[in-house]
Amino acid sequence: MADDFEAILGDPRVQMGFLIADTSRLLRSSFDAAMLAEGATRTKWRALIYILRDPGLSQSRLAEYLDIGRAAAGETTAYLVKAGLVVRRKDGEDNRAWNLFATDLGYETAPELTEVALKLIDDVFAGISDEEVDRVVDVLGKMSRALERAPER
Amino acid sequence: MADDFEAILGDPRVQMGFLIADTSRLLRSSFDAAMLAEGATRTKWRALIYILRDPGLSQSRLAEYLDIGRAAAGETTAYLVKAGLVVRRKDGEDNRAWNLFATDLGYETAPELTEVALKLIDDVFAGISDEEVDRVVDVLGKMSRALERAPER
DNA sequence: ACATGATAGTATGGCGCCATACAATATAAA
DNA sequence: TTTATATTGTATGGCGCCATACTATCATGT
Repeated sequence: MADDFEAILGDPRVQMGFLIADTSRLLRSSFDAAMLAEGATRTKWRALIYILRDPGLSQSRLAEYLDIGRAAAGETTAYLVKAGLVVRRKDGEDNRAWNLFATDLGYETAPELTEVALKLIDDVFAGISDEEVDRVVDVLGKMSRALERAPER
Repeated sequence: MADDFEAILGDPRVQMGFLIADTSRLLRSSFDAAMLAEGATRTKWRALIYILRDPGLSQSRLAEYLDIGRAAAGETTAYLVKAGLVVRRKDGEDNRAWNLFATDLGYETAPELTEVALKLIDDVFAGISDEEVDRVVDVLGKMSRALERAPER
């Protein structure tokens, strides 16, 4: 008989759920604002880094790394291509797939974006110890695994 | 000279940032999937609860509670109205504003949605102690405040 | 009394993600 | 070899949020 709505909103787990959503939104918009000058966003930076680290990877693999669907990875890739940071080349062995490579501009831009990202990270994580980071990663990891495990019901 | 991309991706703070985003997405989609049967979503449930707790509140106030902009709050309200869970009445003292009230259907539906939510929460937070929740809330709170404080640069 | 500025809400367009459905190709099984 | 199944990527439409620009109304200061 859940009619005490105050109690529900006051439940620390409920608050934590909302706080995760809020923090995620703030984090994304701050990153995007910081990277606006270079015309990028956090996701595009992240994708670019994966492509630099793992040249020639497919969009599906990129989707896995980014933890998003193939359609979304395709959109992100399309942006990077349009911005001249990445090129798609046909995979020689699998005619369905693209191989993704950074262009020279991509190689130049990535460190700049990373610098912006690291500055923001320093700001946001000021006053948060490494140990706290580890603990949060631990807890969020448990949650993510639980969420991925039980997608149904 | 940040050209060691492996190191960047391996930075625990960077990983934590991505993990927050991933967990947030998973959390939202799991909530929405669980509430699909009743045609609702997490945000709509959350909004409804605030309206039940604070009958007659304005959309701006709702936006504050939900930590979103007025436009988004207007969209959420419009959905709740269309679903017959909430009604808008003109504020007698301020002709610009609406007062939001739950309908009978809203009062009936909220506990059902809440039950679904609490079941999911029990699932997701199994194996996570109250103390861990407190610590994470603490850290995410610090991050959120830092992000809200320094919106620029 | 009136201009000036704040505030409530709406409209529009964008972003990043989702789910679903689809075409093309690859792989396994018969 | 043919057929069935799985996988890569694209297309489409939806969702929840954002920023910006706008109208209507309220509140304040002179």
